[in-house]
Amino acid sequence: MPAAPHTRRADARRSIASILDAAIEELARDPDASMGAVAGRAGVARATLYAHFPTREALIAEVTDRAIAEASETIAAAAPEEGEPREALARVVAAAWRTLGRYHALVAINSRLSPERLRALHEPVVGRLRPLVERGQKSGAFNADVPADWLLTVALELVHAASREASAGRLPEAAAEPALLAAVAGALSAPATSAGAR
Amino acid sequence: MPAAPHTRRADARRSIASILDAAIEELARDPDASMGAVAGRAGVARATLYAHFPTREALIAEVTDRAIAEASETIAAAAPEEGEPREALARVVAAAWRTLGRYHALVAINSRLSPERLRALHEPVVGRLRPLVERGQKSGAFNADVPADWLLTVALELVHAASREASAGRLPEAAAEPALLAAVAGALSAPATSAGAR
DNA sequence: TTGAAATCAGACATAGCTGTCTGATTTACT
DNA sequence: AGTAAATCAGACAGCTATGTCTGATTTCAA
Repeated sequence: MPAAPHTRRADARRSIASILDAAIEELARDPDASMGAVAGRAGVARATLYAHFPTREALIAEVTDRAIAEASETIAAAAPEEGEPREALARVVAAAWRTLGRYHALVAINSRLSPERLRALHEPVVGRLRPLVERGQKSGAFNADVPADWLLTVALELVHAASREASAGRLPEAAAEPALLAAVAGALSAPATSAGAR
Repeated sequence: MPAAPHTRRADARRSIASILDAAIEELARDPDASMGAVAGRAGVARATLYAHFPTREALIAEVTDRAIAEASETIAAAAPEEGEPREALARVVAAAWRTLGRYHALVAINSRLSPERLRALHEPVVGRLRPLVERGQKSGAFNADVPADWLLTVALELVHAASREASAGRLPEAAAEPALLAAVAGALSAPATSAGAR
């Protein structure tokens, strides 16, 4: 055991960065893309890829972890704990949705994972939003008749959907954000209809 | 050309039915399940599977087509053109959701397809709902500030999300339907906030 | 400048899946 | 009861991807 120097040389760090970028792009095109394809796009030999990521699973795990971490930081930076719930939600979703766009391919990849692992993966993101949702449910701003986790899932899923639609060109970039915000706000809001009907 | 007798023997029809059922179950467990795995679960030799479905793609296409057709029929049977838009939407989504329950597996499989192909696949379903959505937008019941297709995407995505949550055990079956209906109703509804703010 | 780290190109074994084909056997229809 | 359809078990070739290893070569860092 050489006690782990933990200091990579400059070219190694460059390779790793290229590989991670390439993995995101290539896996976005085809969730089943091979290691060779990723290496090719990264402009790196396949052997080099294996030198840094011992297995395909390890590579995907690393990519996923980075995406989740980035999303989590973006959300935290939007201060979900401040202000009126509806307004805070709009702020947070608006901040997160563009950042998440690059990574929506990972959703397809991770759909192969066990539900438990998937849940654990999303926890850093969901965890930051749960207090906001629960706060909104207590204040009457959000629907308190359903589990908080369901509302979180809905918000997450709508962000993914907007990202897909926008990147597919079916929803103009300019129109996407307001459309998303309206959908999220409505989907989470307390059911006004039942109050009026009764 | 033997002019296609089109009359399978009883055991053949039985095999086909077993295979389709097994495909749904097995692909639910692992979207990349092999033909051998499907045949095994169906209690059928792999050769028999290939006798009926010449290729893996053909099998998946057949399974998917049946699910879509069933959902489409269910929706049509719920008469989306009748009644007040909000109420019609609730009726239709509730009907579609129950049918989709059996096929939550396919949601995971098809999440890997290209957005274009996915859209084309869903067209039979979306086509039946579009008139309802547009009707609701004109009557002021639904959000007219966004494209009708966006609202359709939102509705579809929420049904899929509910299906995933339910099959993952995070959303109890009994709670799923009301939660889904509330989310869809809210997401499509005209933004009450903006009307009051303006 | 010099040695260690990192890269490359490519060979290699392993494994799995697909799709085809066989020949023997069972099952359904008339 | 007899014929054709359908089944089975299993072998087969072809392909592709993974992960390992080599030995030569380049690149960084002190």
